[in-house]
Amino acid sequence: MGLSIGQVAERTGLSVHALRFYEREGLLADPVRRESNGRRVYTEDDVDWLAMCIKFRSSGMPLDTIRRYTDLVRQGAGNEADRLELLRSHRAAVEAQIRDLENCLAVITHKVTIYEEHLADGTAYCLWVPPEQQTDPAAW
Amino acid sequence: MGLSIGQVAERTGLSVHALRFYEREGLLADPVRRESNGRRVYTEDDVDWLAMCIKFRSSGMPLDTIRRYTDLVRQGAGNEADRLELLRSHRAAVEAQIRDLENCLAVITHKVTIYEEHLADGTAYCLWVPPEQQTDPAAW
DNA sequence: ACTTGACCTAGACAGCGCTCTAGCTCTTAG
DNA sequence: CTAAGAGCTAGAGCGCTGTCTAGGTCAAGT
Repeated sequence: MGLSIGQVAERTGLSVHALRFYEREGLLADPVRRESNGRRVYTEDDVDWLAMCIKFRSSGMPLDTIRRYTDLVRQGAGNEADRLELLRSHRAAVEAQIRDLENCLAVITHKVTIYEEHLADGTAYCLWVPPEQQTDPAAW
Repeated sequence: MGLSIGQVAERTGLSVHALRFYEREGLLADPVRRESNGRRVYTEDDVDWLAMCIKFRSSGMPLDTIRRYTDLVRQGAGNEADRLELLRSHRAAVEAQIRDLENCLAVITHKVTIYEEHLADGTAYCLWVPPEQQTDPAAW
């Protein structure tokens, strides 16, 4: 039933180093149980929790904030409003990030289009001919 | 017509430190011109170029890749296909990033919804009562 | 003359998030 | 009996992206 750190690494995609690091950093709801010999034994819940941490991380939540969330959960019932606030503000941050990326994407796509046209109609190699065009931002 | 580093910092939102750093790192198409006293004089084109760099950066392109792109542009006409490839692969990376974020967003929104319901119907403070629920991932 | 403020260079330092090393213990297989 | 392989701790190191400091120049205002 219990999982070794290696198995958890395999399932989560985190390295064993990262798993120990996350634990030291207080990102796990409770310090992982140990066998008599001191080895870590993870539960499925631990893996689920880690999966959530990974979602948080990969959406840009700093470890510090994950730790704050973890602390709230560890403290138990009574602070659900705080957790909600943290989640909501992260959601807003993610939404902002997506908007920002979409904006960047539009710019990049525009540039891709310009280059595709240049290359398709063979004008690419003429760009340098009229010196003025060398500094035309569209040709960057 | 020329802009001081301070003015460029103000327009771009980059710090003067970052501007000098970017220049040292070779992110500017040409090393910025200087006044006789050694002070940098930026053109509007420099600002446009920086704006593009900022788009690249904020969509996750590493400085290293921006430098490679800059090098291509600096080399002049003839390598448009390389530039296009770089742009396309970055576009793909940005699209992947957006998909990933949207996935995370769904998870976070789901958690927000759960907490909102808990708080709305007053079950929040009862979560700890039956011990089994203490480890229910939905209550995290 | 003096102060202020913007600028300069070179290079040290910082924060984040891991990653790796050294030196050890245990367990298991051959 | 031994060697391999997984795990352990403490702590050093790293890659990236800036940020800041020290020590200096220069121009303008008072």
